[in-house]
Amino acid sequence: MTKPADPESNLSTEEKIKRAATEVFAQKGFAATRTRDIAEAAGINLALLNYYFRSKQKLFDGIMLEKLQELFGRIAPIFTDTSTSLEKKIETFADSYIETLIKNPELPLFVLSEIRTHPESLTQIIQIGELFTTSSFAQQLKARRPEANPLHFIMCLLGMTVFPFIAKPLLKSKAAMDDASFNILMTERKQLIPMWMDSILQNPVQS
Amino acid sequence: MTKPADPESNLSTEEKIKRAATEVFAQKGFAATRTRDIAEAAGINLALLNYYFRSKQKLFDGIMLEKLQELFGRIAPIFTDTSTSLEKKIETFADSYIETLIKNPELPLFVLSEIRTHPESLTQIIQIGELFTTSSFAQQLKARRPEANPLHFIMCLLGMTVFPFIAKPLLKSKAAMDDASFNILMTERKQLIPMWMDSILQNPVQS
DNA sequence: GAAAAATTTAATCATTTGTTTAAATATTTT
DNA sequence: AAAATATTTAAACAAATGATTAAATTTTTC
Repeated sequence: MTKPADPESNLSTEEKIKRAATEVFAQKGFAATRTRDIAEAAGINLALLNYYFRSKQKLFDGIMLEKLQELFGRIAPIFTDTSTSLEKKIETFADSYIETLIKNPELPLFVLSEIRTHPESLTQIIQIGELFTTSSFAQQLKARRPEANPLHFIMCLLGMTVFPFIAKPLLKSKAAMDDASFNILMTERKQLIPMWMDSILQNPVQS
Repeated sequence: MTKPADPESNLSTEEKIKRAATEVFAQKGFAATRTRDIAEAAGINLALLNYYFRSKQKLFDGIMLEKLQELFGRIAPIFTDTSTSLEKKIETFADSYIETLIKNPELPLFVLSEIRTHPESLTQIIQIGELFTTSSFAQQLKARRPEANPLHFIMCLLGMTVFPFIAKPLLKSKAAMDDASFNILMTERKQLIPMWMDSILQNPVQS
């Protein structure tokens, strides 16, 4: 006779709070989340939140830092690697990033929403702008297509990869799309996006 | 002797509140916006907000409806027009949509953020899923590339067009990008995106 | 120009919400 | 097992916040 085994109940109180907070923050955002929502979702007494994390803001800051790492930490090593080709970088990025986003589909919208509200404090932490202009990836793009700003192609790659996860709620209206078929589509894109990027990068402007 | 002429001061109180609210809501989101923020930004007494709009929620609902119209109302006529070619639709969309977004860069992130928090009520209003599966545009994509889900190409088009505006805050970190050069880049994309979409749609899978 | 209606203001209310407190309970140390 | 420490709980606090009220002022109507 195995127990129903709620996997959450074994966790430490601190971990229960953090996981519940991560979920509620991601769904509602910082401002719309009440500490009581978190306490209820975690199944703990309200005061324990402050006992373990001091304040709602400090709890959020820790979680946001982890999320920034999940969302941007993966890009930097790929884009700055000087030993890989342009094509290989695109391939690795699409594969690894879509895998991350399938496991964490609410990540981009959550992070970008909060950046909108705290532009200074958060954009300073991540310093992602550098990657877009001076990384090995940017240099390779510039070498391949000297006439265009490399940012154009980076935006194509990121847009094709990330945008579907941001727009996911739109697709789920009506019976248009369920989670399973969405994930199948996204998995297909792991191979499709590198091919599309090749097409975009190879075809010079025909004017 | 001409007056300093604050253009806002001539507006009706109702209009002043609505414009201030639109700005503050777009920047901070519904939950993080206090009615006092709006009153201050509008330069009016707090009670006037409720006098003209009954509640913060009703004020927000009206504004959100307008924003949904701005963001999605433009897509439908283009995608459903049976008299235009696939290429023409893409061209028209990129041109018209980028124009809209340059004038209203915070629109996509604002709308998508709020949809995340109210998935049911808002996705029902817009019914955008239909456009992606049954519109003339979707049919033309299916005819051109029968082996792939048309959604793939729609996500490419939307991703390449909309994503830069969602990721704009990331670019503005450090001195990487200012508003003027961002807008120049986006204007370039009006022509580039149709070319890129052609490349993507013409090149069949080479396996 | 007086009466009526609409608008604006200052003050206040009731609730929500993040946080704290002090007591109770559980765990660890000696 | 007693003492010390850590954790948990219920209750309460203080500030913030959406909304209302009643009086004052302005505008419109007759």
